[in-house]
Amino acid sequence: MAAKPRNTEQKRAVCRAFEEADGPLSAQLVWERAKAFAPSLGIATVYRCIKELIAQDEVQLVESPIGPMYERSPRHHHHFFCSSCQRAFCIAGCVPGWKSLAPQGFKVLSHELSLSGLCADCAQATTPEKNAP
Amino acid sequence: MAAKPRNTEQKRAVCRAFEEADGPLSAQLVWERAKAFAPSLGIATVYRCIKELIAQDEVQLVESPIGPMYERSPRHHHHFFCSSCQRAFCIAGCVPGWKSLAPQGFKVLSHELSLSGLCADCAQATTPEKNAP
DNA sequence: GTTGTTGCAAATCGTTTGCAATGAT
DNA sequence: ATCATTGCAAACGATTTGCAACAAC
Repeated sequence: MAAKPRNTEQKRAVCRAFEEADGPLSAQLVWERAKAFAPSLGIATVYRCIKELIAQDEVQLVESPIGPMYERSPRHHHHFFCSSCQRAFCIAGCVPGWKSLAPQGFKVLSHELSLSGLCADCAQATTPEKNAP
Repeated sequence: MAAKPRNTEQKRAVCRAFEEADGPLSAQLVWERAKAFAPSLGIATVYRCIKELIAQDEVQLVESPIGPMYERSPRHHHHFFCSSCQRAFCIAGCVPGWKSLAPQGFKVLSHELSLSGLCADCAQATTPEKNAP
């Protein structure tokens, strides 16, 4: 139980993938990006590292319509999922009043707000009327 | 593409499972409950029915820390997930101001707020100090 | 009779695990 | 030398799909 974690190239690669990410990543994406720093990296190791990072609260699971994603634990914030390009974005700010929504007797420990729709790129691409002649 | 859907016992069973549910159900739960109305029902058929119901906007996917769940499309509301008993609850009400959180140029089409913590039952069970002698 | 639907089993997807080899300490 | 960690491949659970039998129309 009292394991002594070691500092390996693979762990560093996975951490670096998270550090350089600008938003949540799927396990596959973490793998792809981390392989740049540790070419032999296996997908199983990615999952193992993610699990370890979550246990250490370094990384958090993000549920999304796209599937499970992970990101470095940051100050509190929420996400926007683009239903067109399937990318995830972090958004600043929070909504007030969420704590009072739970029924009597419920103990609210955390909350997650996710917005879905079209990101700026996709919104522009699918609504070009303004630029059309 | 112009398929003519048929009214079968299995579809009715799945619909009924949703109608009688008081909150989101996992595919497994839908199966268990629908089998009461159509004993021979197979899990594959459950998934096919759910997919069809979603396509018709009769049912919605609910992402949750517990896993994917489904529920009859109702008036807008949100959810509470109990991290102890792994049940999902619907909560009334909504938070104001979510639409303005998205960055410039983003088109917000929907939002989902989920609260996590302990439901009334579990909160009471894990905090019995008040009743302890 | 036509054709959408079913249950089954096989296939697939994402994730986890057993294990012998490897590498950090 | 010790023992955490690795990559691989097998195992796993959830979901999907091919297909022949079936049932709604």
